[in-house]
Amino acid sequence: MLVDQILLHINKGKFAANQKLPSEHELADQFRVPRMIVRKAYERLQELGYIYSMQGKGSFVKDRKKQIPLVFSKDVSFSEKMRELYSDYYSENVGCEPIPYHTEIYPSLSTDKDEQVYKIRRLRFLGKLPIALHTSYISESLFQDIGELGNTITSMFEYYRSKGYTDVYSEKSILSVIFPTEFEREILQCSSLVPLLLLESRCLDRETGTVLEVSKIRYRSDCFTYII
Amino acid sequence: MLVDQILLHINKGKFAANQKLPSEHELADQFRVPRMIVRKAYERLQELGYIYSMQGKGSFVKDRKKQIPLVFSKDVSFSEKMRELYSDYYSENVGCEPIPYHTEIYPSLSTDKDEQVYKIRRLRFLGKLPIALHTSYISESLFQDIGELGNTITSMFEYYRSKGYTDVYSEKSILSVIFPTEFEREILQCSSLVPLLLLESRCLDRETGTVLEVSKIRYRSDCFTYII
DNA sequence: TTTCATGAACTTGGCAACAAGGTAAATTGA
DNA sequence: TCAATTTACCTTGTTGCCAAGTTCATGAAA
Repeated sequence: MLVDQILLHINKGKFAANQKLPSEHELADQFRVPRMIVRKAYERLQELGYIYSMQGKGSFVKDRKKQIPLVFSKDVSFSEKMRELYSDYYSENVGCEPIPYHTEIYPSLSTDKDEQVYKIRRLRFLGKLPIALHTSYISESLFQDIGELGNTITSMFEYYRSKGYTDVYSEKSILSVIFPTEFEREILQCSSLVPLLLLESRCLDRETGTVLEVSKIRYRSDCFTYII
Repeated sequence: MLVDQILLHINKGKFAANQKLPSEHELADQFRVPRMIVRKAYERLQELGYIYSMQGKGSFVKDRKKQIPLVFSKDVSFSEKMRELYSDYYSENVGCEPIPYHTEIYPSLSTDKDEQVYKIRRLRFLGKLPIALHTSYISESLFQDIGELGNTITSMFEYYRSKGYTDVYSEKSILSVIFPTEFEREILQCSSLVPLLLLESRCLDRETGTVLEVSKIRYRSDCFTYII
């Protein structure tokens, strides 16, 4: 497979960032294959985020951000942990809106069909790089002011503390791998073949056992390793 | 994006398994796009493992195995856990061979440069479906008979027990997402765009703290969710 | 000397025509 | 009537050509 071979070269560090790759014709002659094969390989590498091509100019290697270790933890807020470790970590609220009835989320929150559940999304950054999209589903019946305040929250952990829930924890998480939708590609600034780690869990108050939120976090898998 | 739209249809269950999809021409006319666009979309779906195409016949949807939950655990052997949960789980030894010096593995095992480290690979099955490739690196200095026995081991856990290490545990694991190499594609019977979960850790004897093995497990991400 | 226009030689991007494989109905021959 | 063969038409796969964008050298004009 041509893609594998080119990747090998790139990963070996044989190409510097933004260095021009051989033209499609050149590489085709070199490997004795039709240009279409090289073309497909280059297209694939583009979608994987390794190179970029410009009509008339050529194809160039992207500077590959190296994989930074992140720590998955159970008891501590993701934000708190990250702020400890990385000084340039910050969150940005990217919207709060009511959602229609959902057959899994509503029961998880012990919410009736006629009550309202809100979806609050925060984008997590490390420097200028968006690393994760955090979506929290919480019920209006438990948090009356969420409709108004939802747009301002960047840390649910702090919000819960302000409501008197001082000891919250996360349930067992379900991990799966998905590819980004168009919205996720745009907001996470990644190409279509960058897999996302989807971590689903619920957040509970330890004292009462109340389910505070259903949480879905989508992590970019290309610039991080995760310690579990 | 055309791929997203077609996937939406497939995931909605609008297409039965092995049902024929519209021909490239047909879909091109329908969406008012050149055939090449449809072609690319179909090719992508093939590589993602959703459909298959046959020259002269058409394109058909693959039957999508649903995602089965697996449990990541620290203290118990993966094999033991799986055998408890699934009756049709089994392992197959796919080779044992000495490796050349490696700058990360050797120090991890506290092994000198002139000693030999073996790579033992087992393939994990659920029914006929290969779900994971487990690679263990262990040092000959600690296990003298590994060169002869290596080809027969399907559970390292049992092997360690036979050597007197009854209480072994796994260190903190590092999780990352990779795409399969040609070898991995073949052995795991998956297409090139099926991401693999790579779980790296070390296995230690609790009593003495001896590092028994460096372990790398590659899980197919397309037919499983993982509980952590 | 400087500046701008021109065009040749490269690049990637896109498309149409062709090749090759499969199916089924129509045709042929016994 | 039945089986073998041909034919027409569908499918996906491949190839080669041309369009479009960029660069750079050349040379004429200011």
